[in-house]
Amino acid sequence: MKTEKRRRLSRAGWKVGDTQEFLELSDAEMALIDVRVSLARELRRRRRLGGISQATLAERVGSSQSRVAKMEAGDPSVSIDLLVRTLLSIGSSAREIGRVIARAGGAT
Amino acid sequence: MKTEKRRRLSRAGWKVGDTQEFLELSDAEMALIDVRVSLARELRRRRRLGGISQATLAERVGSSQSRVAKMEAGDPSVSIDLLVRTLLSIGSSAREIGRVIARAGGAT
DNA sequence: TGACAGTATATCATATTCGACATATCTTTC
DNA sequence: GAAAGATATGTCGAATATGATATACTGTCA
Repeated sequence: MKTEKRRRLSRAGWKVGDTQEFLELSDAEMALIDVRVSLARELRRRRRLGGISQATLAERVGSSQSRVAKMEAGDPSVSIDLLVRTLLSIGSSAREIGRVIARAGGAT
Repeated sequence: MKTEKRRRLSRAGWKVGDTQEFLELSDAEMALIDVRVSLARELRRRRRLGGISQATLAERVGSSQSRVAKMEAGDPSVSIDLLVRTLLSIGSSAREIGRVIARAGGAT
């Protein structure tokens, strides 16, 4: 349930033996991560569908390969803004993006 | 249609006699604004539903009255991130937020 | 009218995010 | 298993977003 998921999420990126038992994440913070991750997945899906590399996509949207990699990884340094902007600029519609977000945190 | 909407949008904030005829906005840029605006509207709607002031909301989510005002105004200095974060922290679900975004640019 | 609560706008120091670059780690394909 | 192409990770200066503060505007009520 909630707690279990929280644990899984926070474990990623934390070495055993750390001072904190696990990251304290509010429901809102978790939901935000879910949103970011679902957009990240959608971006990767879209890119692969087009059969292009991260570098090509980066060039196409005016960014760099490393940033695209981070976008698709749902890296914390990537804002939802950037994800949405990127998706829109490769042809996704607000409608599609909305649907993706609406499903965030849902089925794997 | 598209061009007309573009004209309306860009006119806001431009004085007559400017060098540019009108701001050049790509479809993606327009869609991004639509998303921002729809989230802004949703925030205001939610806040009013709760019958609280911008100041109270600000305090509740750890921000300032002025920033809340800008959020609700869809000010360019406000990121989609902040809007989503704020909505989530006042109890909106990803599902609801997704729906709002999916409808962006739709009916007035 | 004037006081008052709410909202808008401007500005600023700080914090976060960005593209870029370098470099490391996969993945194929031969 | 070397070479090549793709993807991941770390860092940095510049750009942008943020909360805070000050102040102006807008009702509304007495």
